[in-house]
Formats: sequence, structure tokens, C-alpha cells
Amino acid sequence: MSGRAAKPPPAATLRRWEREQAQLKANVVEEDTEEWQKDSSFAGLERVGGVDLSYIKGDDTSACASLVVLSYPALEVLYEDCRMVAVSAPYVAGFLAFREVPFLVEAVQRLQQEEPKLKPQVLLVDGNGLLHPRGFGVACHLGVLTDLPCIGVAKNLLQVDGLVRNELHREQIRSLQREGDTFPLIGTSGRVLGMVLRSYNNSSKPLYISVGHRVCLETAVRLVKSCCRYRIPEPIRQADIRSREYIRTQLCSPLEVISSEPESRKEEAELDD
DNA sequence: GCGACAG
DNA sequence: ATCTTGTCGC
Repeated sequence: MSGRAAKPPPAATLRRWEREQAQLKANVVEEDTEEWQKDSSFAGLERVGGVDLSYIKGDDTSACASLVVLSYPALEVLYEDCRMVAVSAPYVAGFLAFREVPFLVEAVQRLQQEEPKLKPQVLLVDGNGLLHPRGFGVACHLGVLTDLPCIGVAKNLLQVDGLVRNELHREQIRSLQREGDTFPLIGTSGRVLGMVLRSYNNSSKPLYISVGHRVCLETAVRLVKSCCRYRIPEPIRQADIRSREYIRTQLCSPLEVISSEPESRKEEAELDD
């Protein structure tokens, strides 16, 4: 139930991965394809999914992959799937999908088979979509493989196409005064790669939203906004909470789990700044 | 050589 | 991603 450290991937593997990204990228749709996406209040949208992987401290190969489905607009959990997985690929910036996506695809397929009526109409993904060195981040990757609308939600800026988190960038972030405020990320190429969003009044740290698949950037930002109770949009936040909790109960003996219950402390805190 | 590097 | 409690503030 444990594993060793992750080895750096050979250059040949990286080249193979790059080719695969280039091939799959041809299938990405950067526009709205669903009726509910065009509605000002997302009428017709009933289920939003969130995915995440949580890892064990010293173990690079054991993780918990989770997929949750929330009702919309109430944001109540309708479905939860947490499962320990054996991660084989190491983390390499720009190739996150090759580490995490296989387990997420499995989770989606499992849901499709066991609870087809709960299949999400859109997926919020930890990480980037088009905001990526080769324009094909994990949100695009998962979107193409599952043919589901996907939105990339990153907690940190991936410096790409001339984008840098310098003083100017920090100043732009400071200019986001209230939740809902945004500014676009425009690369040297002139393309709009994503949007920086202040998602929560109590946190000055923004989110980096980008198109994954079958959704346009404006719709993506609008939907993420409408899913935020705290800084992290609820579907991803629930997937994150549940996957780490799953790991915690896997790691500790039953007695320890009971005695270290987090009950009174965190739960509903998430106040940054 | 130096810095950058989603999760 | 993960290591980590209390604490200051609304």
C-alpha cells in the first residue's frame, strides 16, 4: 500500500507526451455547445461535477481520486466517488494530465455506468485548460477524453506565452477589489488565454480560469462565479475535502481517526488574506 | 549559469 | 500536492 519516489521521466517520454497532447488538442472545442450555457441564469443546468486528487505525504504513488457531483444552483452533493489509486507518472509541470487524468476518466466512466442520471453537465477541473505551454492543460485533456464540457480552475499562475507574475501582475490582482472582479490574461501572441477572478471577498488570492472543452471563457468565468461559496468553487472544494478525508481515514487506525476528528476547528473556515 | 515549474 | 495551531479580525 505504499510506493517509492517518482523518477524523472526520460526525454523520450516527454516527447511522446507532447505528441499526444498535440493530437488530442485538435479535438478541443473552445465554444459553448450546450443550451444552458447561453442562458443568463444557466436554466437547464442541474449538475456540476468537480474532480481532484489528494496525495499522501511521503508517498508519490498513492493518491485518492475523487469525483463529486453537485446540484445546481443549490450546490448540494448528489454523488461522491473516492478511491485509492496507484499513480505511476511523476508530476511534471506542463504534463499534469498524464499523472492524474487516467483516474478521472475512470471515475467518469464508473459514474456513467452506475448512475447515468447523475452524469454532470460540466466538470470543474483543478489546473489549467488553454492556459498551458502547449495550449492543452489537464482541463482540455479530460474534456476531450470524456467529451464533457470542462473548465480549468488553477490556484496559481502558470507563466506561459509571456505571462509573468511580476509587480505589474500583482498590481492587477490588487485592483480586484470585490468578488466577481476579473481581468484577462493576454499572452504575447495577443490571445486571451484565461481570466483572473477574485472569487471571494475574504481572499485577495485569485483564481486562474481557462477554457477546457466545449465552453467559452466568458461562460466558464460566469459559471465558476456562481459556484463559489468560498475561494475555491464548491465542486472542486468538495472533491478536495472528501479525497483528503478519505486518505486520512485510510492512513490512521480506526481509533486514531475518531480521536483526531476535525469537527470543531476548520470545516467552514477557508478565510485567506 | 539562472530562474521557472498547474497539481 | 504535502509539512501544520493558534490566532487575529469581522
